[in-house]
Amino acid sequence: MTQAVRHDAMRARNLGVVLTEVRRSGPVTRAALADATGLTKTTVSKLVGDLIAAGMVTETGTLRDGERGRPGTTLALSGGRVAALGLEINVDYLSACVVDLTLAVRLRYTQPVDNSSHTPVETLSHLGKIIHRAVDEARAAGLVIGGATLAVPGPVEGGLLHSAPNLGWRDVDVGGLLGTAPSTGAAPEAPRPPAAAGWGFPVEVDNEANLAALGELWFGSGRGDFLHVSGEIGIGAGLVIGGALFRGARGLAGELGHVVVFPGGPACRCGGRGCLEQYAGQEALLRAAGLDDPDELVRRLRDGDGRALRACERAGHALGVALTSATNLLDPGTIVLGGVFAPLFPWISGAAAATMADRLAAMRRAVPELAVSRLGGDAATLGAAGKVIQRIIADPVSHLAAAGAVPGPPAGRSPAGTVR
Amino acid sequence: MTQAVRHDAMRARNLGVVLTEVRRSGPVTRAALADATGLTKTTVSKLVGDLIAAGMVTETGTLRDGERGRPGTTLALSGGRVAALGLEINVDYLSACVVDLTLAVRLRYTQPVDNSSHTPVETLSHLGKIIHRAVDEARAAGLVIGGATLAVPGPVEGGLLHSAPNLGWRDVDVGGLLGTAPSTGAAPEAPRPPAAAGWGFPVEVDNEANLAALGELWFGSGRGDFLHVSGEIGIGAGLVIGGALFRGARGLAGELGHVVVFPGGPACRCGGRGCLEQYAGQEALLRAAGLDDPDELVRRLRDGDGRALRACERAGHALGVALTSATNLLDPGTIVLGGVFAPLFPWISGAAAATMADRLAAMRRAVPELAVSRLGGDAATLGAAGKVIQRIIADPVSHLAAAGAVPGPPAGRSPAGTVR
DNA sequence: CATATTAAGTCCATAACGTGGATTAAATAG
DNA sequence: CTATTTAATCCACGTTATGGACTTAATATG
Repeated sequence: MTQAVRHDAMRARNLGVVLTEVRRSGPVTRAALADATGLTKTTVSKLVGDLIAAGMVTETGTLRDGERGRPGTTLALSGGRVAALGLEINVDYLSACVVDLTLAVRLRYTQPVDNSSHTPVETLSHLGKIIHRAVDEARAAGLVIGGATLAVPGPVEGGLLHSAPNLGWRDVDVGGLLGTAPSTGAAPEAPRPPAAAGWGFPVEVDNEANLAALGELWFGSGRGDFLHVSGEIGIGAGLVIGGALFRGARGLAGELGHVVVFPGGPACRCGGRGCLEQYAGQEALLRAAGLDDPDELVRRLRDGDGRALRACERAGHALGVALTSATNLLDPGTIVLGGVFAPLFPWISGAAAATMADRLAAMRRAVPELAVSRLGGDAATLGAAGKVIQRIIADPVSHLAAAGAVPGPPAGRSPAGTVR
Repeated sequence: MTQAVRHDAMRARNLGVVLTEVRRSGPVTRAALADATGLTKTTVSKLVGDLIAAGMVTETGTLRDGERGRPGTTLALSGGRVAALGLEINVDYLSACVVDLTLAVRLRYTQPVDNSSHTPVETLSHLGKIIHRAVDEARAAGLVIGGATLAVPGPVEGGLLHSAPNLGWRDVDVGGLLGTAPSTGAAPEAPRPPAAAGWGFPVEVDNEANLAALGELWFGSGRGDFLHVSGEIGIGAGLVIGGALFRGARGLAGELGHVVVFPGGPACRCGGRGCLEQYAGQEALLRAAGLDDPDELVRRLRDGDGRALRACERAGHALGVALTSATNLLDPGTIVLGGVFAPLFPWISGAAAATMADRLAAMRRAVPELAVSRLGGDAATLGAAGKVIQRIIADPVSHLAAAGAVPGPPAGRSPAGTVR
């Protein structure tokens, strides 16, 4: 239900609105903020004062724009205090990153581990150590972690990982094992992340493909509304519309890999036949090219190897068919190819785009453009951290409650109101 | 951008929250409303007072529940004053309905017209007359029309109908021709419907398939999150998630009819090949059955005609393949078959469900259930009216501004605050 | 039947927050 | 150097929700 608004909620909301606007329009003056938000200068000044006290905004200087009149002091997000932790468990590595409010990446770990040969408990305890180290280093740099998100390679609902075929995991309560209250993830309008359990900050768990899409949105080439295709061993996709992820009823939307390309095609591990994965998945691609190493495939393609080229062309065609269906159903603005498709883009995108153009042009004024992801394997980890930052900026109050009181300078005029 | 909240916005929001809760939980007491919304009894009383003054809520009696303590007076939506107009232009008819706040249908017209043989201007002027009559009759019944929505058979963006192949229309500014400021429709987060232009109330234009899905949500068998398939000459679909329509980037989502079922199949009018429409569209179905009247097809099916049965089975299979792709991409909770599929449900759903079960069961814990629409051709018209009601209930203030001041009884204690 | 108890709804003083006009500060224009 | 313009702050005020006291109307109890 949409919640009732009381005075504190009004204030919390307005703090979020101001902070969002500060991020959106770079360095701005208080006057410009008042203009953009519709609040009065007085109110903006008060809100900004609290945000500065909370270490989320700083004055960056005075705006010398040559106009007459007193110049304004510009405000920008401060990367100095609040940060977020992005985590990822994948088949062959664990990774973590710390990102500050400005989306600058402050720390970054990647540790190769064969997680498919470990139990969930082992892997999560390993991850726990990494979290500890990251939090310590962040603290040493003066940063306060406001929350974390963990990316896992499979569908998640309420902290529960249903299945991760590549890890061999099934029904793992990742949230619980990480030592946090089971947090949101797929729930569309989650009640509110639990205010810290074991770590002193809330931890969420979400699907890697979804987070990779968000990573592309905030750190990569995703602009506006787009579908991000993250081909790994399976093929997943995340749709971003209006800055938010589309998840479907149970958070299982975006399973592009099992869109039917050819109903009578080869059997798929999903029980169906002729799924996209059977034509454009990493395994299928390598088999068709007669190889077993993705890097080798790229080398062959560069060398103009006929069999490799044909394999990619065929995969691109299948991808185009699946993306035609996806475009008809999801109507993405653009389509970003990431994961294994990123390095193969030059050899796959042509056939895919041509197929889509043939099949879509007559019905729509614009066929979605194919773009290549600029992010490597980091997309999901970054997206995980970015998601936390996004929440903090949209609703600074509830997230700062979790991070504890503001450790501001004890002296000076006791600030009229610190962010509560 | 999420807007800043000022005092008036807070109040407006809370009025909407209270009204929404009144609808959600049937007859309720003020005390129960306070409980549910988190507002205090005092505040709820004030808000309810204004809603009663505005004619949107009435006291329905006292709650004699046998508990001790003073019994509460129950409140419910009042159908007596505020209403909405649902309109539809389709190939062979114009229709209109007036629905009150309680979603009771107060008036209903359907006028058979062959609109494909008329120009947009002619058709819209004809519709204008119908609107006038509906508004007059509504007024005679003491109702104030708070807004209207027009359903058209094609994709709409900002009042502009891109193409309606069955009408032979292309790029028609329906909103403009209806004599209103171009209103929203597909825009995801529309700024706000224009407060009345020619009619004294805002008029929106939207796609028939989308509105039919909403009709199913409010008037039919749509529960929770579902995909509504509205097969007419084309096949469209509308996805409802969390009570809201999913529209994609440009409002073109849900084109189920052009999902690829068989990439090498027969050419489709969309330029592609093997689209669902070529297997399960009304024309394809009738051709396969050797008939040209949908009603005749149903008769033959009832009589057990082999050719008709086989045609439906094949169409059901194709529908199952397309819905498999749709489920993987959209993750609907259930799937409601409407339009031409509703009468054919007994003969089509079996094959479709079986195909989906085969292809989806291994990956998900639950395959979306197939349900039949209980609404006839009225789904879109009703959904159109319901959409207006939905908006009014969520935000009573801005819609009542359009409908003019409340014509309450002039005597009595001048109400402290009428809804502004 | 009288009284206690309980819950609904209203009243009133208060607190929180944003508003709007006045004021001060700091720049450019002439 | 003065007028003008814009930024930011200050202060009195209006709006809205709060919370406790109060009134009302029912059931429970003796």
